[in-house]
Amino acid sequence: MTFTDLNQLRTFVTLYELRSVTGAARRLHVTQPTVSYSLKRLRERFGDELFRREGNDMVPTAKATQLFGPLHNALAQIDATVMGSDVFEPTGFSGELVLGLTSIGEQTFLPPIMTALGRVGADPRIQVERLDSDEVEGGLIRGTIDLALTVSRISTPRLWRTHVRSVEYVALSSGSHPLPATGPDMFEGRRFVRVSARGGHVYPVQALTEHDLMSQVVLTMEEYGTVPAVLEATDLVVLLPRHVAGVFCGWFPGLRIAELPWSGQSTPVELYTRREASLSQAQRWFRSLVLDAVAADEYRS
Amino acid sequence: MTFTDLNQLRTFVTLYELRSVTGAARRLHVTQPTVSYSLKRLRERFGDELFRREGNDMVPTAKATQLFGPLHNALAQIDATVMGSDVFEPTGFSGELVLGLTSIGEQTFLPPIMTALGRVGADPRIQVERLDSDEVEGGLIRGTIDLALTVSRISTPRLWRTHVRSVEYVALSSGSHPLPATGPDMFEGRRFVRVSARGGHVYPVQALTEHDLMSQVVLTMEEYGTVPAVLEATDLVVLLPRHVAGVFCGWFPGLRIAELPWSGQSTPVELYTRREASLSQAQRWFRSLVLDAVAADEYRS
DNA sequence: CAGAGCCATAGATAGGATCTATGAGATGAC
DNA sequence: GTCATCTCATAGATCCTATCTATGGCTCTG
Repeated sequence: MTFTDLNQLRTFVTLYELRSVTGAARRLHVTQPTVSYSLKRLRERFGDELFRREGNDMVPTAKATQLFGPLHNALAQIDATVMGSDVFEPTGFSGELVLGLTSIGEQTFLPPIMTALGRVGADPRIQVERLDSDEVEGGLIRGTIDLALTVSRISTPRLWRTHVRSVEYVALSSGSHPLPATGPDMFEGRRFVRVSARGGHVYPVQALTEHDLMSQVVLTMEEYGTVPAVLEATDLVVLLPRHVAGVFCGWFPGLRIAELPWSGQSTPVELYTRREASLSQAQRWFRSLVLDAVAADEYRS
Repeated sequence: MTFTDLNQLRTFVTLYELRSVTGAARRLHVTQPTVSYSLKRLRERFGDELFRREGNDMVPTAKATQLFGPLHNALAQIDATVMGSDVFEPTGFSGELVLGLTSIGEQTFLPPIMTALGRVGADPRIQVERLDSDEVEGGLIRGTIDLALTVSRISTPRLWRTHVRSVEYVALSSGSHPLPATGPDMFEGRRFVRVSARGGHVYPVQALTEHDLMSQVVLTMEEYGTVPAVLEATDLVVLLPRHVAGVFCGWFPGLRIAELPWSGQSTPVELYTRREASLSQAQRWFRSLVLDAVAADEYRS
């Protein structure tokens, strides 16, 4: 019985700590089936079930409990030894990092990212590049962008990608012109703002089209940035991501969110960097910090 | 910097201990280029040369020295934890194991193997199957043979193979009819025993043919088994593997070994088992024990 | 009961570990 | 100085396993 893959041992330790395959997958930045497969291999190698499902809880067996301590310690020692040989110190870091965001990503993700940077005492020069989805891959590969957050799905083996969160859509309008209760006729007689799909949010345009509301569009804009101010002063309605609506309501307390009458469509937000082998210590650290900042529960309403 | 392959860490530790790529390859039962490649990957990951070649010595750098202690300890802890969960206990083992040997392999390898078994207090029922080279692969795959030692080269990915030792050839004759000093005419007027090449030892027949000595062959035998007794009683000469000659001289002190006048040709002895994934604990242990027993220095004269 | 969350499995794929083959450099004997 | 042997490095081919996407079954909650 020899082990060759350290990741399987890391999976075991993480599973033990979180009691959840899905949770372990999230922490390890892999998919759930990857953890499920690793668990299967671990079960074979140890000849023991290791974790027994009780409802949605993966309860460790006695054997798993026996194995956890020494394996956790050995892994910690390896990581400390290997990392210690080349550890990155964020405090006081003042290099430049380029973050690629859409306009709306700037408004919603940049504040928590900058807050997190302040918390660790790092002082990097963050350059934000405005993203159009066709430029993300090239920028990351060339190195002009260090990290990108986008709803556009880029399928390429050249990049490293992880899921950050999902985006649902809602309607937003002024409280002076509230929408009626959610239902099939809630938009009757209302006029719309339509925002370009260039930022990756395809669903609102698609919904307006599918539900014959395009004829009610009276304003077309490129970005969501000035939309809240327009809504507050008019009776217009816009369809947009829920977390963006939340931010706008913070800025303009007179705005009102309404649920859409159609079955929800969600869009994933994904974080991209170059592949692991090409990343500097600073980039890896930055990626970790951004992930923690934008996946925080405070963004789930 | 994350490590995923434990074998690379094992390679590092072994390299540090042995100061030799070839030595590490032998101990780890892989080929030398494998270790060379692993060292290259380790150099990249640590950003350090780790081992500097000084002649035929791989001298560790300060960084390698710094890394060795903790990594060695962590590896030992993992192995102890993982092995401890499923350790094979040879003492008292009484199951059956099938060992495939040629006739000459029985005479030269079986004694040290049985000695090693006795040393560890194991009492397996060893069944020795006489090998003809064309039957080795089938027997191993089918499971009728657990382990085979042979000079026949089997190139198949279905089997696991490791090099045990190399065989050189010498001449053997009675001390009552000693051969003259090694030289081109040492066999003038001498008669030969020719032994079949079925056991895999092709070189002696080939040498007799190439040097026009076949006309001097007066005795042809299938196996080497009774050759020493014949030599003691006659003036015949035989060409055979050096280690076999050593064993025969132990049995018949009146025999004399002579070097051959031609540049030496060596033949590898290889050990075969099924692939790792198909081996039982007992088979794996047996393989390790056999390797230790037959590769021991006492066989290098 | 329906929807969401959770885990397991099938099939495809890519990358890295490992091998064989080869060559360059170092060492030691003659 | 030459040659044989030993040692390490690299190229190219291959295979195996970790990882992914897709799918489905089970559990929990409102």
